Amino acid sequence: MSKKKDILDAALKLFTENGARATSTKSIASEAETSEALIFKHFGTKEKLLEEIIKHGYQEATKLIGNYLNNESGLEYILKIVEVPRILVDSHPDFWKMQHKIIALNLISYKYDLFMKPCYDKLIVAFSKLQYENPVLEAELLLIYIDGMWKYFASQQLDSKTESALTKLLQQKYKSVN
Amino acid sequence: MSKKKDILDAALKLFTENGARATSTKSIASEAETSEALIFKHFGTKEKLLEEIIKHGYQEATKLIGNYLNNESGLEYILKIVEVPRILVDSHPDFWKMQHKIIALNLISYKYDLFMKPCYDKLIVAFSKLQYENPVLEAELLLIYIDGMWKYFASQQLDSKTESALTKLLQQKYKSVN
DNA sequence: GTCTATAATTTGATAGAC
DNA sequence: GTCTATCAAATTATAGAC
Repeated sequence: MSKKKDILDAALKLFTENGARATSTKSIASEAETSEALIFKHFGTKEKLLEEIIKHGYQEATKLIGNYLNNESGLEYILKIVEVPRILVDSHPDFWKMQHKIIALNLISYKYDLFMKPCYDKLIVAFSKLQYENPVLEAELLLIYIDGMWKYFASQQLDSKTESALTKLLQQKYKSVN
Repeated sequence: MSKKKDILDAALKLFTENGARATSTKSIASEAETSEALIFKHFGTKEKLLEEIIKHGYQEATKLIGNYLNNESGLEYILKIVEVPRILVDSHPDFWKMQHKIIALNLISYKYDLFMKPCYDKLIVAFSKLQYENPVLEAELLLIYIDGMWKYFASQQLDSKTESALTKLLQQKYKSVN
């Protein structure tokens, strides 16, 4: 059971550094100090190993964000969702760095969209409540921003103060209008 | 000379579909209806083939955007830069779709940053001129947005009306403040 | 659960002819 | 400029022993 964890850790590290496609099972075995065969005994294929890492990452993220966003609505919901990029990336930097590197390649069916869908729906309600002229478009725009934000945080490894300042600046833009 | 162009077109198409790493020179040769050897005679390595496609893409983009943004400043500059994602993606959709897929992997030294650097500097001046409280942070935030926007346009292939509406909505947010 | 050895394919790249 | 033939290395994956 310890070796299985070693493999998962090694794979995440190497996938993050070079992307999944460019990472060989041989290099994973070497990093995990185990044999290549064990990777396949435990996970079947390299693809399924990646899948397990991603599945686990989104499970953690769902727990974290579900608790955080529950029971908010209106402006409070909008302000809180702007903090999501910072919360996600800070809670599991390696995973989100890896996601940033490979998400566009669609290696695994796009879990991110599924993860964000409930936010989209709740944002539309929130913007409606606040009497924005075009709530659907506002929700779409804010999600584009959220997307850009976590990718920026994941890839740039900013210090905590800059992350915080950017988050607050965006929140400000939704506080002052309407 | 015709075959060289065929190879470039085939490579762009396949890199866009599956990413550069997952595209074999064999498949490129097949798509271009030529021999694998010719790819290496013309470009040396697969890496250099990709490099040439990217170099060319950014040359085109620089021409396009340079002309478009020249001689603007202040609010006008900000409003115009918000339109950049739409202009870029519409002018060369395949290239930007490919960039979206592979940019995070850093296969080629990150040309995008270089391409955007002058915009960052001019945005800081623009926000200063408009008396924004924190021009540097505003510029950073807007560039994060621009980044998210072209990636969204490139990957989603929205209809022109939605692209336009999202662009206008963001412009509105900079028109009304201050 | 873990390892060694090895199979089967694929890959990027080259040699040499036309 | 273009092709056929070929190579050496790498890659995913399996068999079988402990």
